[in-house]
Amino acid sequence: MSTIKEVADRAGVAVGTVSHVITGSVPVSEGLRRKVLAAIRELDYHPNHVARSLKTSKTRTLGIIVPDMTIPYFPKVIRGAETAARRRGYSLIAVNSDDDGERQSELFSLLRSQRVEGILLVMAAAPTPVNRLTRLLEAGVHLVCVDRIPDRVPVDSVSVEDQEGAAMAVDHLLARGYRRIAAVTGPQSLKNERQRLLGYRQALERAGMPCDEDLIWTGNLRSADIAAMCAERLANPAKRPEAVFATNGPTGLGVLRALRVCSLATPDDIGLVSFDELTSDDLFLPAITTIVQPAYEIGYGAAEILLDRIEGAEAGDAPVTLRLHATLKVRDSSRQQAKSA
Amino acid sequence: MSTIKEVADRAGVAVGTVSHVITGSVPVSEGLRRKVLAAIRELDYHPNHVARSLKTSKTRTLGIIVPDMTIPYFPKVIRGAETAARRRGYSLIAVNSDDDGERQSELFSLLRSQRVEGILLVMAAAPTPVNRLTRLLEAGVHLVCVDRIPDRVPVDSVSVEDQEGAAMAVDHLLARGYRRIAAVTGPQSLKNERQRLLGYRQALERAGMPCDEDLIWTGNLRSADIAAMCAERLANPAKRPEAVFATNGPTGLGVLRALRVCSLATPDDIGLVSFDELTSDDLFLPAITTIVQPAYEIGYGAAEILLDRIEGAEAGDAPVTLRLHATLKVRDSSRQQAKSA
DNA sequence: CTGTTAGCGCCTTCAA
DNA sequence: TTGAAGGCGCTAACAG
Repeated sequence: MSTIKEVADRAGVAVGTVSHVITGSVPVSEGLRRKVLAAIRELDYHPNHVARSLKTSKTRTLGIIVPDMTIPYFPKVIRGAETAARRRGYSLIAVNSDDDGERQSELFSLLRSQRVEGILLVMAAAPTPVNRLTRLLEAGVHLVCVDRIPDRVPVDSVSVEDQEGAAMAVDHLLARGYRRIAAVTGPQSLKNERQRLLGYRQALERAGMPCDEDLIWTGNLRSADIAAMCAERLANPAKRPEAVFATNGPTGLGVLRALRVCSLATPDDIGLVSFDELTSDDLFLPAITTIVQPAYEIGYGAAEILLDRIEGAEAGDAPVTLRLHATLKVRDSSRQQAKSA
Repeated sequence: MSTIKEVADRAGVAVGTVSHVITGSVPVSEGLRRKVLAAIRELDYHPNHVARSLKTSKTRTLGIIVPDMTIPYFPKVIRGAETAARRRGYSLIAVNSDDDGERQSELFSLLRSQRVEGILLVMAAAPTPVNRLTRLLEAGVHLVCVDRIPDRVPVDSVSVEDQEGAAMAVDHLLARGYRRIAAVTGPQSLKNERQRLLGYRQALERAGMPCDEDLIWTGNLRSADIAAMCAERLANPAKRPEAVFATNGPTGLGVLRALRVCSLATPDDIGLVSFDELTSDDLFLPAITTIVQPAYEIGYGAAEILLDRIEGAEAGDAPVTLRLHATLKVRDSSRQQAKSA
């Protein structure tokens, strides 16, 4: 891999000159410019980003930590962030924490060693000690939390309006005449899960319905476990709810599987709405009503905020908080036959 | 962010000593060792990977270019590669080409500038000029092609047994009594698509069936376009095939949507098998019979081969070719009612 | 074992 | 407008 010096020699100029044409920071006469460009092409020269980073102490690289990019929501977020980063000349390194706190710490270390200039974080479900985050912030790491936002930590954050979205889902089910609505939710250590559950309660309350605590089923975000839990609870027709609201994608998938296991069909046997789309464009049959998150925009917005911080470098500002609206996509699974009132 | 020198000062030793305890390359007395470790902790020191890379000219970083990590197959590949890389102390940078040749070239430049030590490539569907690849190889870039393998370029590659998998799908449909079987395929510029189509032909031939060229529908990998094309061709009941074989995931999704549009149900109205799983665990109802690729293993294997190359550094070897078997997962969409013979 | 030092490739003053 | 030179933080000899 050729160096700037080789390019300079070949073009018959000094390395400084080559650097000038590459960065464009200093004007260079057209003649030399062309010679340099020619030399670059002939040598297939690729500026050494490593050396440049060391010199400038700017890597122009961002990191993003997600629980598992195998879950459809996250690649969309990542692509949004990637696009925003690229538009401003940054690259993005995406890594997976597997919802493991330990692993997440390692990733922080890794990214800091790589000298990424900022980190987008979707926290691991395993409770992240607050002080780990504050310590990072104090160390001057630029950080934007995405989707899962910590409590009591003054940090920039981007997510969907969780409570509003959840309430929208439940309002919809109620409007369709479903009464006993179960909420299948994730770990309550996650703020967004709490918010979504809050939305559920709010909707019930607004409708003047009591909230049956036995219909709040807390899961662990793993589809297989959710499925097992729900299959058990849905088995008994007497206690079975009329509809289910799943507060996130993996959970929705788990519920769906449980319905299959119990041979329950939506919307006739039971209604179903899930937060988060279950597959790209819903092709399930019956199609599942979902709360659709603007995942790409969330990633894009988070990266923008992060880059503004990095380039603005005002450390002291109040945290920026971006909340995007989710939309209700009504499909088959909540189309209850009009019951005779 | 503190430097090695600050650590050395705080520990009261020379920078060399600190370096020795970090890399473990040279023994250090227990006493100093502890002092150094303490200083590292107190300063929250993170070795500057950038400086190290410059010095050693080893970044311990791999790159992977995929068309679009929003397609479920790719995140699995990436995670496999990421895991293999991590086990050997490497990081992975994943980027998206959007099947755009231009963009792919930029990404090569970017990754080379970042001095990744090797690249895993899922080629863009837009035909990649062969000489671009050979030029890379000649420049000494370590490269392993994944999933989509170029013709006539002696490069390491990992993929599934495309032809075999496709034949398996069609054999299965034939065994189930389906006769007129359409193949919906991707761009024939892609070798894997050609191979899969070959498998289709092979299965028909083995069964002594003629291959009706009008039943080979070539698409562009975009679900929406595939759906439109298929909806049109499936509209006429007279010419409608008895079953459809989709040669890849996005195409399978497109076919599925077309079936919905035409109100055709599997398996009664029409049979369906798709190469590649359509969603994590198939939850469609009726569930879709698929050829399941070992995506994670493909990524893992590819990274291993790449790392062997990098660390072995034997440039001259013959290309390594790893082909993994796909498996047929029989579900509902191909369960034709036994027809009266 | 420990300390010292020369670059890795590049960018950025600074002088010419 | 061009060229020369210092140094970013680290590792790998080498010398002590």
